[in-house]
Amino acid sequence: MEQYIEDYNLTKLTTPLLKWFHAHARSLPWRDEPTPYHVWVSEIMLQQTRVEAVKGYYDRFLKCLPDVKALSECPEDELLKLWEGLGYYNRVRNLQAAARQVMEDYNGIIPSSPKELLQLKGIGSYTAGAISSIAYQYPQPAVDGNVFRVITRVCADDSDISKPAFRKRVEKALREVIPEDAPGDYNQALMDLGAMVCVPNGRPHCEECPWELMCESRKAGTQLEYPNKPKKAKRKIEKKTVLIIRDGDHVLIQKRPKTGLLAGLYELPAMEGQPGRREIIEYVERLGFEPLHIKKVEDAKHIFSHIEWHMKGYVVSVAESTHLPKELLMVEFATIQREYAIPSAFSAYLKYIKTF
DNA sequence: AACGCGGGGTG
DNA sequence: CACCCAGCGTT
Repeated sequence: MEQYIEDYNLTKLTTPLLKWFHAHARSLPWRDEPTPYHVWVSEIMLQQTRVEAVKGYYDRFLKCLPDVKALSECPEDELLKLWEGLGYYNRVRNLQAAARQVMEDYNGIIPSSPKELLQLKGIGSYTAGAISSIAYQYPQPAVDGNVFRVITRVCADDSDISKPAFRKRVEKALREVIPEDAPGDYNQALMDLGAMVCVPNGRPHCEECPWELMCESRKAGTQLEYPNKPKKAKRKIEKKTVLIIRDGDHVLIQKRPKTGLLAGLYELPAMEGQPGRREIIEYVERLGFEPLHIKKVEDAKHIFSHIEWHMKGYVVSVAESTHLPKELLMVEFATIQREYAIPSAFSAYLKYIKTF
């Protein structure tokens, strides 16, 4: 049995893979017209994000920001609104920072070599490989989670895929066999095979796989043991109390800090822990409001990858205030919906803005 | 090398 | 519930 990628002859995989790809390639919006800008935007959206989730954002983003110049000039709040709900919001700030870099250093033309692409914010080894190979036919591997899964299974390589050294070994092995005349197809074929046949979550569909008879883990019946990835730490639980502070049809929102979780998005104000009504009222008064009425609403939970928010919720009706602190905004629901990016974590409570 | 960073689909 | 997803930047 093969054990390491270096012991496996990857050359024999290429022809069956490309033949399979030409018959079964997914039809995806960003494959219609794979310009460097289109590939770039799609690859950033696809980082740690499912294809199905990206489909709802890609066309709208390009329609609003059709080229590098438009992206480089877009106000941050509009940028975040276009990304609202997609997660990992630093991706879109880095994308814009990189667009400005491209305008300044490359006269608006996205560079083609992995080395230059790697200098741009938000572009790491995977994305550099994807852009250079798919948009520019540069013979560079693009190793993502799909490729790790497909390759470790076919070779029965039980190396820890979370180690950067293993990524480098996979890239080196693939660089030696990637077809010069179809590097983009080769990389996309590996990803499609991982997405459609050699799937995560559950058993792979080996009977449909072009590599069925060459796959070491298939021969051993050990497909589910790959890829070898250490388990993640348990999530931390944070208790908080979310306040829907409303006056008529306006509600209080505030901008989150520039760094950290959900940086730069807007949120409903919240208190640490689970204060009683007395403390909540005092808190609202300290914000500069006159509370008229307080009503408890349902609990909510939101799960991030590393944190869980366990939330209590209160609707606090307040008197119309003439002046409020600078960092606080009293906004109509329709305006929030149109202009302010609010993370999904608050979705359980946003409905009280509209219907109450 | 370890950790922070979203949100949702799936078994 | 746990796991994972077209990863990257920071420390």
